[in-house]
Amino acid sequence: MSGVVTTYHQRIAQEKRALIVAAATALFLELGYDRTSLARIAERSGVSRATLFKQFPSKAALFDAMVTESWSTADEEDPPPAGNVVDGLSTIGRRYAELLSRAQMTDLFRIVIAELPRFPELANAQFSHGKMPYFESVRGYLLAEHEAGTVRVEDVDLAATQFLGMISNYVFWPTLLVPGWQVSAERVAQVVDEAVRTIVARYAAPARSDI
Amino acid sequence: MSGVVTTYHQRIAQEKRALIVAAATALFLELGYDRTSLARIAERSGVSRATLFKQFPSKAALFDAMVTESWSTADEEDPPPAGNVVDGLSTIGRRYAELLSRAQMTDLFRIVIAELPRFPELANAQFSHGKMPYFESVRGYLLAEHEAGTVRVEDVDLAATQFLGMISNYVFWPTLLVPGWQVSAERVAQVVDEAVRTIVARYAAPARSDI
DNA sequence: GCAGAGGTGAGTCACTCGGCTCACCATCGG
DNA sequence: CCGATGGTGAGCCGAGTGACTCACCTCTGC
Repeated sequence: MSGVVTTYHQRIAQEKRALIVAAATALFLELGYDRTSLARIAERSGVSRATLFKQFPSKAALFDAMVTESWSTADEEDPPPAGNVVDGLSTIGRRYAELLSRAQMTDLFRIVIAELPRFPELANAQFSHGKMPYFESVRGYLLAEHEAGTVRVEDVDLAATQFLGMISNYVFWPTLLVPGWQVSAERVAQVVDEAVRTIVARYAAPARSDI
Repeated sequence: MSGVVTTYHQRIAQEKRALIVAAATALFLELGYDRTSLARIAERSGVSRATLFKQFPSKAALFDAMVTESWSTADEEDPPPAGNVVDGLSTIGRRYAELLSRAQMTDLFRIVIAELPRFPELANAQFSHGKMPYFESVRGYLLAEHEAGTVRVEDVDLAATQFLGMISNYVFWPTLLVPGWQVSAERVAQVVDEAVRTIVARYAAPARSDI
């Protein structure tokens, strides 16, 4: 992946490959797997069909490359900042909401969900690049604070899922179901803040065994 | 829709129609829209292709009928029981989790999400038969209790979304992403109970404006 | 200046699809 | 008994599809 020997014929090949993947991404996300033909991909990328077959052995391989490289654009985040629980959760929550709000991510989720029966291994990628990093961040925060005695969280996994669920259920589902749906940045921030308040209120509150 | 004049030739037509829809449902949910051909539907339902075209003008019409009739099986619930907030929310939450856990519903959600760009009107059906009834139930409970002074919920819509999100994020996403995923009934009940506790802890707790 | 890597355009192949039509058959109701 | 309603089987059509091949062109790098 680094700046290897460059071999100036391979350079062109990589450029062509990038063009193919870009065109395939746009077409797959717009039309879905079946309705996207290799001919259209070749046409849109300005590459001959023969080149396409030399670069990718099959349509499935091209689809897989498209998903993989799309995910890689979502992994540019640096680790969450240290600080108190409220600030930490707010930061993670806002990033999570921002990820789920991107139109490109929504379309990617849609096609991955649609094609999961045919590409079951994509579920792992969906988890590892989507929910998992945020889940682990939330989990880490809650666990640390629990051990510090600030909060009392018996089921950390459940609490983290609750937190992310309160956000995704508001931000993600409408964008996934209604094409072109937009949630204002202010509303997103408000939703995240309320989610943080709810989690804190639950697990920082004195134990109420009578409920 | 009632037991009309029966016309004993139409009876056979309706039986054939039911066979067609049943076969189409199985094939659409298993293979998706594009990979399901009308020929296979006719074959599986034991009906000739000509009959299929007489009953349904197009593949899209058949798909629409399939989705509509699949949703109708989800609307057999009676109104939620009266009682205190905790019991009410628990009942609604359990029903919601049960709905989201059904394998058939998961497959239906999957294909609806996948085909939404082509059938945008399905989003309305998704809402009105899926989340909406439960959302309204939760909303009604919280609103009534708010007006009664038991709890203090400024944004009832948000609170209802939070509650359902805590459940669906645990129950629904894994079943949607991982084929064959199962969550035990005990765990589901536990998740619902914890969601109720969290909501109650947040909105029944004394106002903490300092957070 | 030439070998070879890589891209190109055109074309072939076997196949499937949704849509449609037609002549013919089975059964019920008057 | 006979007409009408509805189902049947077969076949055709135009359009795409993924996969694959081959002769040819265009550059780079030695």
